[in-house]
Amino acid sequence: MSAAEKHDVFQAIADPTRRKVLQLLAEGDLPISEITSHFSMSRTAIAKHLHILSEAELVSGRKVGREKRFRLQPEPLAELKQWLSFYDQYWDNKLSILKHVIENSGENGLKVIEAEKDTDEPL
Amino acid sequence: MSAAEKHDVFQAIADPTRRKVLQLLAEGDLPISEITSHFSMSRTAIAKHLHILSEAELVSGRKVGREKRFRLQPEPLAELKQWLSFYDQYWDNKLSILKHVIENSGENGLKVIEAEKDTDEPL
DNA sequence: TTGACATGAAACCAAAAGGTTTTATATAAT
DNA sequence: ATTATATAAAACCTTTTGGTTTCATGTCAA
Repeated sequence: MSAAEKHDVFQAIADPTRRKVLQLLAEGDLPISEITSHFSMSRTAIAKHLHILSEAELVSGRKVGREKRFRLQPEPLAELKQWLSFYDQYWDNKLSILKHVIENSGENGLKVIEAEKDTDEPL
Repeated sequence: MSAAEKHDVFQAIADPTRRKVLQLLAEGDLPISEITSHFSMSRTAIAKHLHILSEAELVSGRKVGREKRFRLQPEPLAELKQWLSFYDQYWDNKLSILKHVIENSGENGLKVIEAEKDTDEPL
């Protein structure tokens, strides 16, 4: 019930481009060419990324007409979530977590935290 | 306050060996050679993995005597957790999550779930 | 001070990753 | 029927990864 699974979830999300693709698909199903339009690389490159995401079963593609529409399939992220949960017990307190999240405000959706910086809600 | 950070958390945990190293260090600080003894690869290889984990600030090493002891630093995992949380809204129900976790019972610590399969607690 | 131990660092290597360009094929629209 | 669109597939290229072996260095112990 699963393909060769050459790539797992951990590898799949390791690449920033693929994470951005996932984020895009979160807003709705999209065909390859439309996904490509959001990047500065060839359609072929994006197709390969989609293939890897597909192997990890994070996306699925079905051909409709002449285009292939891809859909987000977030279920495999559960494995990651579970893996992460193991390390919960090694955190002393929530402040150190929050500190790190704020400091590491990379490209990866800090919106939630940033939105809350104005409020006095200390989490 | 952070090094060159050539590798981020996502890349750091992409490799199964590095995940196993993290798991080992969760039980307590260890010097390189002792970590190496748990693997079938050279000490140099493990040292490189530790370096990558170090860049991601998932571990820290301090020299004590002639050995270098490494310690788990789970804080950067918060970034991952936050990234994950974005996709929570795309899950329909918890059953699909549980289903996937059980099916994908890889090497990555399924113990919790397996222990709960006997109970009638449906999560 | 002479070994043994623990690590560091460099050179090297094969395979995988992440791209590109080119060629082919199926579908839609005119 | 012809052309434009959307993708697929193959060949190729460069850089990174993940490993090795070799040699140098610092530290502990006898």
